[in-house]
Amino acid sequence: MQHLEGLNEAQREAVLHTTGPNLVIAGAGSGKTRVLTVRIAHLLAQGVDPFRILALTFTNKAAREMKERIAKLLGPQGNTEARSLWMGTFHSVFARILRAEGSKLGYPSDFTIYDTDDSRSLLRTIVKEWGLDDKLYKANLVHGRISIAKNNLIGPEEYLNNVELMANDAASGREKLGEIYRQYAERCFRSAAMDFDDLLFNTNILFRDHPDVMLKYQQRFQYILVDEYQDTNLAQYNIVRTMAARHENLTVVGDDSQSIYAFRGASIQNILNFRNDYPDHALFKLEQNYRSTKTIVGAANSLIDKNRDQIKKTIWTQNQEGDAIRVRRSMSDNEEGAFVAHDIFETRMQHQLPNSAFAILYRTNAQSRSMEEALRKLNIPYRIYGGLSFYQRKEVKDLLGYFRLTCNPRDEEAFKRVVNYPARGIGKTTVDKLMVAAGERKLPIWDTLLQHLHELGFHEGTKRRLVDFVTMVRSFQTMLEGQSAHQLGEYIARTTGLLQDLYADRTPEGISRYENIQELLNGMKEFSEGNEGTDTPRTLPDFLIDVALLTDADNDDPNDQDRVSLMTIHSAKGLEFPHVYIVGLEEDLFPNLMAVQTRADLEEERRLFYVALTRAEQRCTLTYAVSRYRWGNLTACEPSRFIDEIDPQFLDLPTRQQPAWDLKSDRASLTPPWKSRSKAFEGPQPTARPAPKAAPRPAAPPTPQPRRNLKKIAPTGAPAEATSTLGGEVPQLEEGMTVEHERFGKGKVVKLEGRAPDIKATVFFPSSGQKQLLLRFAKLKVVG
DNA sequence: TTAGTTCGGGTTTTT
DNA sequence: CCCGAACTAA
Repeated sequence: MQHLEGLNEAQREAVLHTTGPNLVIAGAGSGKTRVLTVRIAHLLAQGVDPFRILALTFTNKAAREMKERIAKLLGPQGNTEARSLWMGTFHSVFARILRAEGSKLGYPSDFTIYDTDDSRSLLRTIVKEWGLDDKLYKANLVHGRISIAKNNLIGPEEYLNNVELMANDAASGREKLGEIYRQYAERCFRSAAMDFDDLLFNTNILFRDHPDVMLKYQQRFQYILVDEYQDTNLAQYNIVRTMAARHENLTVVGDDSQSIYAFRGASIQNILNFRNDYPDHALFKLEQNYRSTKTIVGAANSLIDKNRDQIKKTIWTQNQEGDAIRVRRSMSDNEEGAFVAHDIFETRMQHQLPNSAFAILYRTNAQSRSMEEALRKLNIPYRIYGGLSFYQRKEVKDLLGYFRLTCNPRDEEAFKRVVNYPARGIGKTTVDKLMVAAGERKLPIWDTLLQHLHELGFHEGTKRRLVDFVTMVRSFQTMLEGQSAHQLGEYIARTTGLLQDLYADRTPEGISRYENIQELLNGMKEFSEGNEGTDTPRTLPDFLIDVALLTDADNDDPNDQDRVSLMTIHSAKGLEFPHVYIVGLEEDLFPNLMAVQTRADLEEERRLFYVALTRAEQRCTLTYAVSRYRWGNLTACEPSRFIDEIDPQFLDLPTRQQPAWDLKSDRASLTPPWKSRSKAFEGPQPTARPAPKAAPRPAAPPTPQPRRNLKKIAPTGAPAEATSTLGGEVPQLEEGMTVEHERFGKGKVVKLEGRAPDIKATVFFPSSGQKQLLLRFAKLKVVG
């Protein structure tokens, strides 16, 4: 068995013990991924059908990489085998199952997946419709409550019947939360939409209410593997338990010290209780670290030792001692960025390292800005993971909105987003009326429109515009079959006028938005052709399934890898880098202010810091700033308590007399002499984000051109609708007349200009000063 | 209906 | 400070 070579004793045992329930406690850097991949390859080599193996990973990227590694281990025909594996995140795997089985729960197979924005927007709508206080029922908070409920398998009815929850809500003055939850669930269902949490929640419902379906998957998945088991929540735990009940060949891998997702309902108890759940389990402990230096491992051990809730284990390494962990102080967040950027620059030169050898990790996304600026100044290419992802950008979501509406016309969030973009005269009033009518009939807006348009008392013009919109979307629907995702996508972008609308905006931001849409379409082209082995290209619904659960990290361009990585510590989980900078080590930031209330919270923050430290292979640097900009103003900061919690023998602390970084002197000396300051901004700028390929743009700032509004330039007399009805009512005015305005009261006409129907009057009102009024709109009465 | 301006709130972490 | 929502004028 050649792929077993190079595994240590514990790893080899964990690979070879193929049957029964297995718990693998895998310390940071202990070769966990290796064990998982070799284990799966080993199963396949033994002749297990890849269709009968289910592997649940934490990110799509992890799944993809594991598949590649497995394929390599297997040799020539490995590719096909690896591709047939069921491997992905909980969300993507069960979304797939719900596509196939959702009809049993009343969902079409093309159901939409609502992202967090969609969920919040729907909640805001409900709160507003019910006339509730939106300060009390903040979308964020309400969504959080609903999310926790779903992750704990509490549906709306259970919520309303739960005395404790209801009392809790009442105590905080939010007694309507349960009702909102119920309404939210109804509205999602009516829109044929599931939110992220529904993907897990509804899978549980599916298995609970349809034993035949449950049995099918129980029998199908002979081997189940779960990575990052310490970060599963109850909904996930229950699915795993159910699915594994038949064969009980369940292997879970995790590390309690790296549990960092309690805030989204993950329970460390799942891994701690595995022993009770499966009394005849086998236990494997991977304690040898292959990743980091003795210094880093020692420092991390000394830190995590401060936590009370943990499984005792001894992580050790045979690697060399390595450099001490540097702690560096800066005067401000910008200076901190400058230090890190210059330090990367120097280290890179000294050791001839690629940019990809460096990572900057922070607690919150907002911290990326000062780092970005500093890196840009030194022309160091970087890549930000997380934050506002490509798919969350407005223009991208707009186009995706059309795609969603085409595939699932009941999707109300998509409808509201695109019905009047680009502007087509269907405004808020019309949409509000539609929503009320739909609510009364308990129908999706789309169905209301199809069945009851003529009963709703709209003007002819409005009706016509609505019919035009519906006709357009329906024409897209007829093209769903037979057209590839890319073909239809491009057609939609053009036909709706979205592409032209963006193209017309020649401001730098406008150009970038246009490029993003092009990038999205390019991505779709690749996607459409990606259906290897068959002639049929993949379609728009296929694309939407993928897109909803993609994250930034899944977007790596393999030809563009040599960049410094910037990300939150949460997104760094599972990754490793030779040189790691952990920035912003300040009280209230890390540990975060929101997470110092209870011991459990603080311990999670400490585990987070543990995760950060153990990402480093060679050298780790900790930085903090004495002051930092927080929404606009400078605030003073104290060094994080976490620095003191590391055994000082592993640290290289700043000397008190001399600040580690003197901005004025060092900045000049460290700027590479062969690059004059003025040229530093030229050449291809590093792309901040992956997707939009920042095509090298001319260095000169593009002259902002005045935005042209074509309607206003249109020849006179063209738009007849408004003028013909209002034209007769425009009073005949002359300069010097006294007029009355419904808001401003009486005033005197100073000046008249333009010709009908666009006469503009300048009127002086004693109460509110001089105003310019278009007679077409302003209702003026002649007084004298 | 819509464009432009003011106002208020947001930064914890993510599928 | 920067964004979207709400408000206001046209």
